[in-house]
Order: sequence, then C-alpha cells, then structure tokens
Amino acid sequence: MDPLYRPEGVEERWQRIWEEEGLYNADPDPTRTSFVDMHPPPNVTGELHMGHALQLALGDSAIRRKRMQGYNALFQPGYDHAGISTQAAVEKHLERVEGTTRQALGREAFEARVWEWLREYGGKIMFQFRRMGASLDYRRERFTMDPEYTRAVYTYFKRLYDKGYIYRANRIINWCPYHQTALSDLELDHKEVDDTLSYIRYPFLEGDGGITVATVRPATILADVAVAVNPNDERYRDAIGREVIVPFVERPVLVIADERVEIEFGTGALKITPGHDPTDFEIGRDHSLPQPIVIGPDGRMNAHAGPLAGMTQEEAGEHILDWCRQRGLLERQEPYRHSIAICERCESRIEPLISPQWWCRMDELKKPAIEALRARLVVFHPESQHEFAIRSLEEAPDWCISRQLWWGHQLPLWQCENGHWTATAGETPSACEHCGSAELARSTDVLDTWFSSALWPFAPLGWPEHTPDLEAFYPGDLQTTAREIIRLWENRMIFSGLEVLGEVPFTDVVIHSTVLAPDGRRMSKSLGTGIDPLDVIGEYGADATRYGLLKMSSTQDVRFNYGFMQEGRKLANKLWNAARLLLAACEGRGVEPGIRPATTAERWILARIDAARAEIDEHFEAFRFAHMVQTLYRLTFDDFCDWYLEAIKPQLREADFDTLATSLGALERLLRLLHPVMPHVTEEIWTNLPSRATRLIVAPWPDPDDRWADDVDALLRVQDAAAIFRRSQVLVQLTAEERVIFAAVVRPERVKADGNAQLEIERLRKEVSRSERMLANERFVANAAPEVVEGEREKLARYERELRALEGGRRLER
RNA sequence: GGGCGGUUAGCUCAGCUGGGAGAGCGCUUCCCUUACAAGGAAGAGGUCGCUGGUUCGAGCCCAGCACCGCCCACCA
Repeated sequence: MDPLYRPEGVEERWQRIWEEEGLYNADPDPTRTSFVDMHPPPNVTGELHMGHALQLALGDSAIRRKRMQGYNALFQPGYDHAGISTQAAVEKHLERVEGTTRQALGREAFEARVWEWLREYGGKIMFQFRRMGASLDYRRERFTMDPEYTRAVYTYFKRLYDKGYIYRANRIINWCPYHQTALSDLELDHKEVDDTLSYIRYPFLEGDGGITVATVRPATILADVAVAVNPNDERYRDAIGREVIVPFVERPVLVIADERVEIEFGTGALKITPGHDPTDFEIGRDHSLPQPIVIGPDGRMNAHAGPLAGMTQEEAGEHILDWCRQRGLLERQEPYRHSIAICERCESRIEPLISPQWWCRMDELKKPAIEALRARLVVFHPESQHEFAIRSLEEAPDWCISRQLWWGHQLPLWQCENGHWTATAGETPSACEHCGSAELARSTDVLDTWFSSALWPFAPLGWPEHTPDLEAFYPGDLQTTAREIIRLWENRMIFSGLEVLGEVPFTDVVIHSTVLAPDGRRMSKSLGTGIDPLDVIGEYGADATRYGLLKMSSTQDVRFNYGFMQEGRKLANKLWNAARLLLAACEGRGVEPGIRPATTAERWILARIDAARAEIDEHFEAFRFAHMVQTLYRLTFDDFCDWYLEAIKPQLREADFDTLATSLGALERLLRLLHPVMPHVTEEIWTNLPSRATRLIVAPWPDPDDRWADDVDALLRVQDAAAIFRRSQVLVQLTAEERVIFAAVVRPERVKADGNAQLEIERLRKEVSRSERMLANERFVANAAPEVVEGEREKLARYERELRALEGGRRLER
C-alpha cells in the first residue's frame, strides 16, 4: 500500500462496483422499513455546481447510514425539464450556431429540436453525481417529461380542474418581452437602474392650475385613465372629483382618491394606468376604470398608441416629453435610481401586462399543508425556516400556472368555437363537454415547470397507478434543499402530496447553507465566481470534497474555503496510514478482526468509539452534519491514531494475536462510522481487511456497545497518569498505556457526558469545579437568594459524593 | 419598507440549558533509519461589532445602535 492515499482511480472503481453489484438499488420489500430521499432533480441541461455537490453530500451521507442500519434506502435520481431555462438555452444555441429562431422553425419542429438537443447536451449531470459517490438508484432515473410522468402531471391537473381549483382570469401579470411569456413573481429578479423621474403637469379641464405627477415611464401616459391622490392629503383635497387633461392625448380624466397613493412620494399625485402597472391595475379595478393597453407583447407601442405605434417605449416617451416641454407642462426632471423587475433568465425588463392566464386556487390546497406543518408532520430545519415555510403558505397568492412557452407540458385544455373549455387528463376530447362542439383547439400554453416538480415525491414511483413502488416508498423521509426553493418547490410538494395521497410526502426538510465564493459573493458562472466541484474532486478526491462540504453545511451561509477539503484529505490519508500500520502488523499471521480487549488502552478505544457513535447518531438525527464530521475527525485523529495506535505499538511489534485482532475490530468499527461521509477510502480499506465477505456499503452500522465503559482499573490509572503529568509536566514519563488513558482526562473537551463512566467522572469534576468556584465567590454567597446558594451547596455535595463513588474512594488531590 | 440570519484568533468557522474563550488552515520552535511531512510535539495569537440593561456572574439573556448578507414587497 502506498504511504500516500491516492483517491484517483480508487473512487471511480468503487463507484462502478457498487453500482454494478446493485448495491445502490432499492426495491419494494415489505419486510423492511424504507428510508427515502427523493433527491431534487437538477435541470436536464445543468452541470454539477457547488449547491448540487453539497446536497448530494448531505443526502448521500444520510442515505448511506440508513442503508447500513438496514433500512430499504431509496435515493431517487432524475431530471427536471426546467421549461423556460431549457427553452432559452436551446434558443440561444439555435441563434448562435444555426442562425435561426424558434419562430422560424415552428412549434413542432422546435420541440423536436429541443429533444434532439437534450440527447446531445442534456442528461450528463448523473455522471457527475456518480463521481461524487452518490448512491442514487440510477436505474430509476426519471425525467419530468417522460410519458409516465407527463401522465401524472395531466392526471393531477384534471383533478384540480374538476375540483374547481383551476380557473382562467384576466389579470395583470409579469410579461417577459424576450421570452414572450408570463412569469410568476417568483421567477423575477430585481435590478437597480438609473432612471429619470419626470414631473408633468396635468391641467385642470376647467379653471386654472393643474396637478403635477411624477413618472419614470412617460410612454404610459397614453393609457392614463385617472389621476389619484391620497384622501388624507390636504394639498389635493379640493381637486378630488375635478377633471384634468392628460397631456398629448388631451383627454379629460377624473381625479380620484385612493389610500394606496403615497403622500410622501413625488408630488403625492399618481397617474393611473391600469393596463401597465400592477398598483394602477388594482386601483383602476376598484374604481371601475377602463384598462386601455398601448404596449404590445413585444414591449413596443401598439396600434392604440396612434401616431406613436411601433415605437419603442423610450422613443414614445421622448415624443411625449417633447410635446409637454413645448407646452410648458414638463416642470422638471431629476435622476432617479430605483429597482425594477427583470426576467431572471434573460434580464429583460418585465412588462406588467393584462393577459388571460390560468390560475390555481391556493385556499383549499394550502390549508391542509399549513395544518400539517403546524402539527409538525413535516419539520423544516432549522426551526426559523419552519416558521418561514408556514408563513409562506399562509401568504401564498393564487398560483399562475400557465406559461406562453413551447417547452413543457402543454395544457390539457381544449377550447371550442363557442369559447368553452374542456379539460382532460391528456387525451384529446372528442367534443366540448359544454356544447358538444367537435371544433376544438388545444391551448398552446404550457404549465409552469414547478407544477410538475410538485409531483416529484410520487410521480417517479408510478402514481397515479397504485404501484408497489408507491406503496413501499411513499411517503418519503428526507429533503435537502436550498432556502430559495421553499416556496417554489417544498411547499408545493407538501400540498400536492396531501391532495392526491392524503399524506405529507416527507418528514424532514433540511435547509442547507449557501456556499459562497471565497470573496463572499454568490458563486455564479456569470460573475466568474463559480468553483467547479469536479475540479475540487480532481484535486482532493470525492471523499475529501464530501467531508469539506459537510463541514461547510452549517445553518448560516459560508464562504468556500479549500481548508475544509484539506481537512478531509488529511483525514482520508490518516485513516489510510492507520490501516497500513495495522495491516502490515497482521501480514501473514492469519489474524481476523475480533473484539478481545486485554488492556486498558483497548477497552478505552472501544469505549471511545462507542461514545463517538452515540454522538454521531445524535448529530445525524438532528441533521447537524458539520458537527458529525468533526466528531469523526477527532475520533480518528486524536483518539484512534494519536493515542490508541501509539499505545499498542509495543504489542503490534510483538505481534500479539489478541491485540492484532482487537485492533482490526476497532478499525472496522471506525470504518463503519466513517463510511457515510467518506465511502470510497473506507470501502478500499475494508476490502483489504482479512475475511471480508460483504461490502462496507451494506455492512451493519455499529450498535450501541457499552461493555467497555465501566473499567475502574482504567480510571485509577487515568488519575495516576494525570497526577504524574500535573506534578512533572513531563509526558514522556508516562507509559504508552497511561498516555492513552490520560487523553480522556486531560482533554475533556473531546468527551461528552454519556453512559461512559470515564466521561461521567469528567463531567462531575467539571460540575464540582463550577460549584466550588461559585461558592468561593463572596458576592454570590452574599447576594444570591439563600435557597439558590443552599441549592448550590447541595449540588456540590451530591457531585462530590457521586464522584467519590465512581472513583472508588481514591480521589486525587486537585 | 417588511422578514430572517450574521458580526468570536491573520483566514474560514464551532461554541448545547448563562458559570474557566475553541477547531482547521496560516504563523513560531523542535522532531525525519519511526504507519502517515498531506506527519508528530510544543507554542504565540482574541477588550467575543458598539452602547446600555438584567444577573453574584454575560460570547450566550433583554433593549438600542452600527455594519454585512439573504429572502420578500405595488413608492409612481
């Protein structure tokens, strides 16, 4: 064995073997309890990024431990068709490589091209997932546009439609002029821009004077239908009810009063353009005003803009401002920096547009989901995110589910010549269900991509059929995901699961940190701040990368730091060399792993391993992955290598048979504990141990084992060792064995209170020390409530009593 | 504007119910015929963002402030 552990080659080999031997597979098995992580399906055109890598490390370590614990562990892989994102990528490709557009191709041909493009450029991320060592059941790979999945989508759609949850409404929506589609609020980004705020006077129809409004979009003046002021605004009290003339179009409109107008902003008067502004839309609706539209879907002025038709908004705006300027109506202009909505994909400025869209009612769907969250049938971690999830659901407005895209699940809705709509679960209807007309045209819209994502916990398992998979693996258990996806995805999976299967789809949602670039900015390709996980794996190995990512997975966001991976690499190398030492000592002696501790050092390490096991179990159950790997690091470095192996070196040289057997037994346990985090190096060492019939990946997780805890002899020796140390400060005076024991005493920060007697002593000593300090504090004794002081005295007495009992009456001087 | 999180060693971060400030990296010194120099031993380095409060005692609890980040939001 090489003294330097080299992960390259080793990792790929095990990844291949595990998969070929079917060890990643999960099949329905009524005799076993399942554990399911329906892993977030990445964009089919995506590549592995740090967020994926972190999610894989989290999910896979949890899955591997559960698998070792005997659960039927399903780690579900798949891809999301990612509607707008994929369409945009293909369009860009068409433009750049072929100089054509989707419009030129036509819908059918374009769709065919997307599929073709996906065959070439898509679906590659699973290879990268494999490279992380992710034990997904790759046989089960699903795509949200698979025929079976699509059937689930349509079945769900029809179900909601029949319940009256899906309806069509003409509302103001976010329109992307580039993608030519409606977007939900959640698909927008916001950007600060420098704009000009123009103050324009609207003269009164009768009498002198007028009202001045401030606007950044003069082009929308063409669609003004009123001027609104706040009813509490003294300045305009007398203006309410009068009429003013809209410049350029020279049309009289009413001055109305509405509380939504901010008195403080601009002049306190707001021009109302219901067709092109969300607030104005609401105000206009509540005052029954018309909704003229002067800007078309392409973002340019439309036919209703009269002489300005066909112009861009900027050109039209300039025309109007000129007109005002000439007539002295443009009072002033000032620079104005504000934030505008942009398309998160193409960064085009979003046009608020009135347009007929399909909506999904949330009132009925979200109610059971909120109840389930309140009842903690699903728990988000950390707790603050649980509160956020509940609040998000409570506040969730109706969901705009239609998109004017070509890539996605085309709405299963047909409209007859009389304007009636007929919904199906995907099949073409023979006649309108309202009037029987056979002249039907299918809606050209597609569904929001998240509509299909919402079915991820059950559609890959065969729903709407009642399959054995569904029976075995629904509901699932774990979700690992990023914060920003809670509203878009987690909440929708929860209410969808409750709606169609009556049970929450999983029990725990771990919201993990965002890994930032080393300089604290977001990792992103466009900023050039991204770090490719495959490069990291190439340099440090997948095990070290997994370790490092878990170390970074606290609740707060964290800057990427290679130090975490270095730590992981050190750990892998340390383990490798520890194994090398033991295997070399056992070479050719026919030793098999066994647990036959004869010395204190051996009982001590077995007790330490079990104590660490308990800690690791606790951390796993509480999703404290960063703490969990820290426990592993200390167990391996401090306890196993620095103390235990140093202690048994004399016996190793003598090739004491029991010592060798026990050392291999201890190593085995250590490997099992490390395997969920560092599967490759542990499996590689495991396979080199004598008589290994099974793979480590399916070896049992260590059970609690407290047989080695109560070793009074060891405790006395520990105390002696500590005493020697304190007297002389010279560690070399201790025997190797004493040094091992000493570790438990002199480094108490490494041990946690549990059933282990040594640790209990340490805890008691700490308590005694604390009590003594408090009671030595004169002000405490003088000022604290008497019962508190008395209680402290009693506690001290009790601790001392317990300590003496544990120490067998041989308490050392302190 | 609202919500959430953060501020601890040069860097990246831990720090549980309030009771002797921690890790990794980096740095200093010493140690290579030794399982591992991607190693071992020892060490330096911190008014725990600021101000006030509660308490016998505050990194931790409370209030205010400052700065940073994220999410949400209809100030034209």
